[in-house]
Amino acid sequence: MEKPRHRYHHGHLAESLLDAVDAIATQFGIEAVTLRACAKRVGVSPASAFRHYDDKRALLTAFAARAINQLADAMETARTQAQERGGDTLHAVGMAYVTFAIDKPAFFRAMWREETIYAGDPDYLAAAERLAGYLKEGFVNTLDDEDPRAFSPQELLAWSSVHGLAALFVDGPVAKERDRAQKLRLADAVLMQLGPAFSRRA
Amino acid sequence: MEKPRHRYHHGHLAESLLDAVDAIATQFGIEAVTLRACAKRVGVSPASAFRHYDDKRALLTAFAARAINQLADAMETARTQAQERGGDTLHAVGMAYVTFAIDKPAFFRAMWREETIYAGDPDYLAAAERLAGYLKEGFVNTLDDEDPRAFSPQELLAWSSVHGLAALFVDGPVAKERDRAQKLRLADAVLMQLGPAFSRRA
DNA sequence: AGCAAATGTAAACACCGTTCACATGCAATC
DNA sequence: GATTGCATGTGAACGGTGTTTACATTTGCT
Repeated sequence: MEKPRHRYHHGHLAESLLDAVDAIATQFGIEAVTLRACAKRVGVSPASAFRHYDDKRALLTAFAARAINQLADAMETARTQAQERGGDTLHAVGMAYVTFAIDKPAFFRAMWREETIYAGDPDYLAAAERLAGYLKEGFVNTLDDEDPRAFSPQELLAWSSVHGLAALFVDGPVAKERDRAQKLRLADAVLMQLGPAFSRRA
Repeated sequence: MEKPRHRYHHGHLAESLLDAVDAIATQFGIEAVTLRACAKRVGVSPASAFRHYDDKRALLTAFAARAINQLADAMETARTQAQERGGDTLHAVGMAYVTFAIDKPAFFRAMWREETIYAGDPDYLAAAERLAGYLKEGFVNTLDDEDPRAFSPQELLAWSSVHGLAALFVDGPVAKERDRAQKLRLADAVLMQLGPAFSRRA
C-alpha cells in the first residue's frame, strides 16, 4: 500500500480523475475544471483521460452522477434520522438538499447542467431517480401503476420548492450576504411554509 | 437606413454583440457562445469586443441582465392581464416565469450563473430586483421598512417554487419527454398546489 | 516466454480568450 | 476646410484548451 511513485500504469485513473474534478471544483469552481489540470493533478498526461472517458463531457457526467449520489446519501441519512425521531421527513430531506447546495455549491452546479453533461447517461439518470425517490416518500401515491419517473403535482411542488431555494442560494441574488447559519434558518422558515400545501401523512 | 456594407466603425457594436450572443445561444446553447464567434457573426474582429466589454464575462453579464429584463417584461404583461381579468396575479406571473424558461432555455441558464457572470454588476442586480418585485406583489408586507432586497419566507417560497420548477424543466430530469403544452399544464397544476400555502389578497 | 490487449505518452491540430502596437474614422477646434 | 485628438476597429501574437494520432510501456493470458 506504499506509493510506488512513478508507475507507468496508474491503476485507478478513472476514479482518480473524478477526485481531481472534485478537488478543483471545490477549490476554484466548476468553470475552472480542465481536463489538462485534472491530468496534471493526477500526475498523468492529458491524453490518458481519453482511455477512460470519451469526452470532457463524459467525465463531467460521471462527476455529476457521483455528486447526486452524495446528495442522495445525505438525504437518506436525514430521512432515517427524522423517522427515528418522529420528525417531519419531507422537511428533513429538503433541508439536507439545501444544506448540500450551500456547502458544496460547485457540486450542486455540476449536477444540473444539461449543456455540460450527457443528461441521458444511465448512471446519471439512476442517481437522479434515487434522489427523487427520497423526496417522493411521505406522499400518498395516487396511482401506483404510474411511471415511477413521473411526479404528481404535489411531489413536483415539493421538489421544485426545495430545488429552487437551493438554486437561488447558489446562483441567485438571495441572501448573498448572509452566513451559512442564517441561510439555513431562512431555508427552514421557507420549507415550513410549505406545510399547508400538503395533506401528508405523519 | 440602407446598409453601408463595410464601414470601419460599426456604430452599435456593444448591442450587436448582445444580439449575437442571443442568436448563438438560441441556436446552439449558451456553452457554444464564443467571443470569436460573436465577433465573426457581427462581421468584426475578435479584439474589437474588448473596446466595449472588459471580458467575455462582462459580455455575458450584460446578456444575462438583458435576459432577466425580458423575463421581467413578460411577467409584467402577465400581471397586468391578470389584474384586468381579476385572475390570480401570483399564478399568472409564475406561469410567465416558467413559460419563459421552457421557451428560452439557453437564456434562462445564462441568467443564473454566478461563475460565468459578474453577479455584483449593478445592471444585473437591478434587473434581478425588478423581477423579484413582480413575485412579491400580492403579498402583504409585514415590514415595510425592511430591506427591499430581503424576502419574507412566503415570498421566498413563491420564488423558490417557481424558479425550481423552471430550473427542473430546463436542467433537470423532469418531464423530459413531454412537449411544451404538457409541460405548461403540469406547471399549472403544480403552481395551483401552492395556493393553500398562502393567505394572500385577491 | 511470447503475444495481445489495456493503458499511458508526446506531438500536433484547431480553437479559445486576451493583449498590444497600429490603422482608421469621427468630431471638435482653429 | 484643415488639423488634431479620441474613440473605435484590426492583425498578429501569446498561452491555454479539448481532442486525435501514432507510438511506448505494462499487464495478463496461453
